[in-house]
Amino acid sequence: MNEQQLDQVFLALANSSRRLLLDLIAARPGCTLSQLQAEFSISRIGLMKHLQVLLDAGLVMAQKQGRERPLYFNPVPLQQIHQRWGDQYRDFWASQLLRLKAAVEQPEHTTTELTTKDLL
Amino acid sequence: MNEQQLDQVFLALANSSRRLLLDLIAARPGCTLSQLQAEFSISRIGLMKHLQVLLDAGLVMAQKQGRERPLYFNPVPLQQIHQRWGDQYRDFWASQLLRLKAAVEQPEHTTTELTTKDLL
DNA sequence: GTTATAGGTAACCATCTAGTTACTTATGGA
DNA sequence: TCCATAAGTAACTAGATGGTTACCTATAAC
Repeated sequence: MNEQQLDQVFLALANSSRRLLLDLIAARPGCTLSQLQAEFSISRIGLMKHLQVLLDAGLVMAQKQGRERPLYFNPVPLQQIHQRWGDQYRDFWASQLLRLKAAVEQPEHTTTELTTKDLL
Repeated sequence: MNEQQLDQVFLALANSSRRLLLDLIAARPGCTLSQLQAEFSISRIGLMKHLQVLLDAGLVMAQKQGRERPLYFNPVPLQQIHQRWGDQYRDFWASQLLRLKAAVEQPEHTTTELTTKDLL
């Protein structure tokens, strides 16, 4: 997965309507946009644009059948990101307070207000 | 983590300059923006705006010390997303070809051009 | 064949993004 | 003190995003 594809996938996920849409499609494979419309408060065209973003990112697959277009969730991009991020930041996640420790142990730490809350 | 915070984190990751910046900060805890400037081809102000997005998303922590501002990677938001997404889509990832199977086995599958490549 | 319905285009709008240059502030060091 | 340097502000730009309404196309159903 190249950088531009990563951009597209993360951008697609950076909107709560699109995340909901993706969740619904994952939960109901083969559903159509009209069937999901009731779950949203935005217009059909607005929803269709969100769907297009998910399609462009490869997170949803569609095949036109007659006048309907059933939708399918594609887990592969999320899985790839999950694995890559997991590998890249495994060391950090092994001890998530490591960074806080490093920050607080700076010589001038007494002048800052960095607390555990700031990291959550 | 609420929906708006998710928006912020995903949006922050949806740009290759910001991902590079985050990786560099993670690799060099306590570094400053000026030190990282050489790695980028954009202006200092452009870079500073990207940093602000990472700060807003809680992915980077900063504490001003004198005229410098050392930067620290905060793994918590990524970890939370990693875990949540992992839980939510575990079933899909257990057999990632399940959706392709469902799509291809539709009655009208002969009229479509859905291949494994489309899912990658 | 008419009509209801699922989907798709076009055009528009306000706001946000990603970048720039120019200028200002604050601090560490000679 | 004076100067170099790290950081921050202000103002501007082109283009993307997120939304709308109005209209068009295709197909299923009666």
